[in-house]
Amino acid sequence: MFSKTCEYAIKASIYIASQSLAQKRVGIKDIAQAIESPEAFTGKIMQVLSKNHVVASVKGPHGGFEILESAMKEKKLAEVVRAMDGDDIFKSCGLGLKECSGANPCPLHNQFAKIRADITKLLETTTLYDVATGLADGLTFLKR
Amino acid sequence: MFSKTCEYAIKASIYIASQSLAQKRVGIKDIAQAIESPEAFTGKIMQVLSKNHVVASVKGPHGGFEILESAMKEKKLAEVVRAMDGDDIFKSCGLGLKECSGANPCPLHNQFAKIRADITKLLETTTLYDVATGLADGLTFLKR
DNA sequence: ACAATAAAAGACTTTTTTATCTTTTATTAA
DNA sequence: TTAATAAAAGATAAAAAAGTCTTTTATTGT
Ligand code: FES
Ligand code: FES
Repeated sequence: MFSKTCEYAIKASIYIASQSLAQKRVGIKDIAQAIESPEAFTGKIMQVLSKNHVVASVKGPHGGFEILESAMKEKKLAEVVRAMDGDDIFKSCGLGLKECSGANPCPLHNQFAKIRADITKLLETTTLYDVATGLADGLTFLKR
Repeated sequence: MFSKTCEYAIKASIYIASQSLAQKRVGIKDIAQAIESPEAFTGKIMQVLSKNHVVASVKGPHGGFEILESAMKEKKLAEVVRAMDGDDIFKSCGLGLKECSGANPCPLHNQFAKIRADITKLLETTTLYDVATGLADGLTFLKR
């Protein structure tokens, strides 16, 4: 479904958002521990998320990553996914045809287009705020 | 969604099924051409499909691959996917948690479980015969 | 100004996936 | 029984994804 990189990115974003709700800025070590990801690799991913303005980064002592509450209410999960994996998941053919189209449909096109639309809807409508609250409330988890 | 290997496997199986409907046994060269896959790699994939009894193989002159009509009416796409990618797509967490469970749900668990169930239903209910007919009738395609 | 902190950047390694090439085995038909 | 055909098997190779390590840059508090 998502690349490992993208999974880490989504989890990291949600974690940062939930900590930001409590006015806490978090560092890479903290993030890696919260989402069970390799620390150095997580750093690389944060660079991408930062460049794509999914998260804000602050260098130096007391630095780290954060997402303003106003921003996380706007950011859709789709933006995180696009930053890492591009928009393949939103538009490409389930059987790998060069392009997905009703004019040259693969044998799964009709059923698959429906599923892909559901995935798109989920990612395009869910904000980081939506998922961060569940985590902050202890209803959902990012590891195990 | 599926690995490249699995995409090729699904397309190859559908192609072989559609040719078998016309009593035609097909060779690797033919398959690779029909689904736009690398020939040698396709051979490797066919070995797996053959071992998993998705297709029947015949060596020597006039040999090749085929699927009996009775068999293709039983074979679900899920069996092809399992042979190549295992059952990850049917059971694993969308965010990569070690196991997907309602007891330790990731932030996307509820929505994702629904989508995964739709994918499972599609793959577990669609037979090779179902998709082979559309291809044989020129309604669906395996390349471009 | 300086030491400490933490992310950014760059170079590199490992692992997995995708793909190729060569040799062997089975089958067929002349 | 031999030549031709076609898949199976095995050994590599190339490319992409995942992960690590080192150096640099920015920021902060003393
Ligand atoms: S053509 Fe394959 S999903 Fe649309
Ligand atoms: S726990 Fe993530 S999908 Fe179920």
